[in-house]
Amino acid sequence: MEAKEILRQHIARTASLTDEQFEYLFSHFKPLSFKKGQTIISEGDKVETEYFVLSGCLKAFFINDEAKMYILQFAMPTWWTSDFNALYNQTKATINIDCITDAETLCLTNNDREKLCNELHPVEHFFRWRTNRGYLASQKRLLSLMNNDTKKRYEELLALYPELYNLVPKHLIAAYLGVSRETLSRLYNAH
Amino acid sequence: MEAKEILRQHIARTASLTDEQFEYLFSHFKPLSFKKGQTIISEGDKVETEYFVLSGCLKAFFINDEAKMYILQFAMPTWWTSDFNALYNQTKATINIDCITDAETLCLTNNDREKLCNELHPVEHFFRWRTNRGYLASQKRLLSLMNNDTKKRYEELLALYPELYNLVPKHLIAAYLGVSRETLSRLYNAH
DNA sequence: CGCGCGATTGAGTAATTTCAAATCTAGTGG
DNA sequence: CCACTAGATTTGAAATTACTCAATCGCGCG
Repeated sequence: MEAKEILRQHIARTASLTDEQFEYLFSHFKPLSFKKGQTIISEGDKVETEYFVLSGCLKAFFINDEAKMYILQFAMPTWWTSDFNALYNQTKATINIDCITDAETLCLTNNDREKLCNELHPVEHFFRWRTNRGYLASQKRLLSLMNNDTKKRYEELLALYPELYNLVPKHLIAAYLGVSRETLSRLYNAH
Repeated sequence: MEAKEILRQHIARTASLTDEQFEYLFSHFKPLSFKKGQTIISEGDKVETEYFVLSGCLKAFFINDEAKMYILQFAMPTWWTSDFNALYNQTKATINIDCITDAETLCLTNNDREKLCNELHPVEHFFRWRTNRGYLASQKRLLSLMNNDTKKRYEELLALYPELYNLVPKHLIAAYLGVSRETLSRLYNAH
């Protein structure tokens, strides 16, 4: 399916735009393709844009002082990603985003999003719902991280994204769950 | 300060409403006061409303099978709280909300919020930003939970809400940080 | 074939939990 | 004013869990 059509259907789920409105909206998006392993945002960068994933898989991650990686999000098709904190607050990036596989995206600048939200009420409605979904998902993950043991979180993740299992290396799954790769390995090999 | 004025200033920080628009918006809010210890939402309840805190302190928490409590949010003045997952998805509450101190709130139903967002573009803008703030805070906490040790998270929490220190019992702080009260006690008594 | 990356396994260590008991504190009634 | 009580906090000790570090295994690719 064509990029434009994917975005159209994605937005249509929460907001009704006329053909003309959608064309106008779409004209602000810029297609960007990336190769496996390519970096999209690095810590310290100025962040101007957010990315809507059309195909492939990105990861948004944080590297701490001891060079340990924590994955905040696997960005799969129809998900949005960026360093939203840096984007909205106009500060330098504190997280990194790169490509687990080849990927196609549509990107939108912070200024254009705000402009479009201001000009078109249905667009603002869409972005409210998008953010809301992210918020609810984040709250759910927070609760899961505190309440569930690693095994349960592992099953939860695979239930949410079955395709991850043979798409990403296990040590990235561990970095998402917040445990060492050894612990994860022992978990699903014990029975 | 009067309830109406608190809400007005809170909203004015991100959206410009005319006096008339604000009066219309405000007419949908209902003042509700609670006593210390009173329950606002219980697991299993039907959730129809969200709450804007004017004074006092609420807690939103989850109780697991082993009767362990995890605190998702301390709701302080000018914060919003509810079981947002249940509210937006029209499902039964999975978390509880009650009062740590006497508290005054303004409450708004899910239907009214959606109606107001639909009728008034600036109101939708406001709620997009409110949700966005919540999302960014949630992401930050997630990262902190994975990356920082308990001591650092404790300091972070007190930096964010200095008033919590002598407002809420320590075991609630522990339930927010995701550690046992014993561990927290040992932490800040060691030197 | 051999390199390199990812995954697994083992052993010892560090941190946190649980359970139990002791201590402290604020508020209540006599 | 004092004794009493409930809730909150602290402390001790054993058990659990995950971590780190190191070594090994497995497999795809040049």
